[in-house]
Amino acid sequence: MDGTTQLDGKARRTTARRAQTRRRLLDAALRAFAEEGFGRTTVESVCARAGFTRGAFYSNFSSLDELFLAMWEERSARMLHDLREALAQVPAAAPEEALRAALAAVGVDDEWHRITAEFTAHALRTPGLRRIVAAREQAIRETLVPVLTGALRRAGRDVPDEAALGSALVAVHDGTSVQVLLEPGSEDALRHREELFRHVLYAYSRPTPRDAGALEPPAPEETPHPEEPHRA
Amino acid sequence: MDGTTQLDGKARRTTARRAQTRRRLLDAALRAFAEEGFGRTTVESVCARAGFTRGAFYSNFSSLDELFLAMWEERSARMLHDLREALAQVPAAAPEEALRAALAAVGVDDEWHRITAEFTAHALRTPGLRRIVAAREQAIRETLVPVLTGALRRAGRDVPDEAALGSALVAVHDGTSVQVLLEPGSEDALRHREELFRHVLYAYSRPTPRDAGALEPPAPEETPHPEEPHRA
DNA sequence: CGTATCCGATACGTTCGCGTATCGGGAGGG
DNA sequence: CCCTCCCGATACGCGAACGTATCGGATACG
Repeated sequence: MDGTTQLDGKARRTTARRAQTRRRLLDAALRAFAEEGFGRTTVESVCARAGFTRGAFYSNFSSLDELFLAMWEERSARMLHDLREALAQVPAAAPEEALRAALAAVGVDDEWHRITAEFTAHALRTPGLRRIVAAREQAIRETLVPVLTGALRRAGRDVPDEAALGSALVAVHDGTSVQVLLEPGSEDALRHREELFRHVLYAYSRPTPRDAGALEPPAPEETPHPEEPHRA
Repeated sequence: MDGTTQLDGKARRTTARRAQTRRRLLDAALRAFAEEGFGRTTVESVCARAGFTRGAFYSNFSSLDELFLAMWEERSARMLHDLREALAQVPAAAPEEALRAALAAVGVDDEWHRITAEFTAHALRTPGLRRIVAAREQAIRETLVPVLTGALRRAGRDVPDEAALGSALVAVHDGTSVQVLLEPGSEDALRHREELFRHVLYAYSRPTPRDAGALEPPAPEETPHPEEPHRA
């Protein structure tokens, strides 16, 4: 928000290295939590990674939880931002392409997955945190859905229940990420993930009904997918 | 496996209370890990819950990891067993019914979900554990799939890629469980979960092709679902 | 260039949990 | 009924991490 020296005339004085220190601590926290786990990470470990002693830490944060939350919100917001950007650059594409862009933006990041998985589990125990995580999930759904429904509509498909599609996509992302990471290098897991996404996309949409019966009225229902590239 | 006093004539002597002690420690471990998290659970906490001191613990296990793993494998095996039983009692049912039975057997258990989620994240850091978790997931898939494909076939639907269906179901279970737990009491989350399962079931199966064109050859493809009970 | 202030390093005492070594009560066998 | 051996409790020392209080070098400003 600030970053420079003075704010407007009555604020803090020196804020130059302080910002750098914060930054290094935030970055170190990501690595520490990813490598050591949410529950086993210590203040000392984070400081060591950042090249500080605990003095620096307690001067900037009051607890590990606070540092973690700051780091998580930052990374999470960055991810959401990247997602928006990636989707913005898919102007009039097929849904497949929009989906592929979204997946590329989100990715299946090992470190980040471990962190969020453990944090989510922790949040389930802590009402305040639970609400924060739930809100973030909702934001992700609300970013994703309009773009995909747009792409689907342009491809001639309606989405009757957008909320359902959103939940489904997030659930599928979470669930398949674990599988991909559990079997590193597995071609199958990745293919199954992609296949499931495609299925969901089509299962939660249907051919746009032409208002007063125009084109292709004889075809009664549903040609499942453009192609079915998986070998039987 | 034994539970009584002697094994065959050359084994340990007293094994009566020892077994009880083990049991109480295993049960206490479940509660402790669920409430305090995987990384923050201490030996003392488990012992206190079980009504012992650390002496009992170190007499039965050599590390907390060992106790955790024993507990996890037991509960996990029990879950798998319940699943098999529940599915065995769905003799010639519709796939919907088999699915419902499976979901009821597995359920969305808060405690258990937190434990497995954190443990899985931990296992991703530890090759040995990673393989154990992956194997367990595979066992679950292999239990689930044949029953469901059987039910689907009896309902006149083929499953072209059973492995894909298995992964999809497990992924959907994991992914939607988090959502259901993140929004406690949310009718929507539960409904979305069920809906997604149904979609997956049908997306990964197709009407059995009558060998030499028998019934309903005119219908070109796919009547999506029997009913679509969700309100728009 | 001086000086006031900031901020991270250092030093300190404390608490928590660990793992081991030893003890004593009670369960089983003769 | 004794007596042996098991097994969980107790006692002990240790190391890790914590949070605070204080110090000294760096930094911004006049």
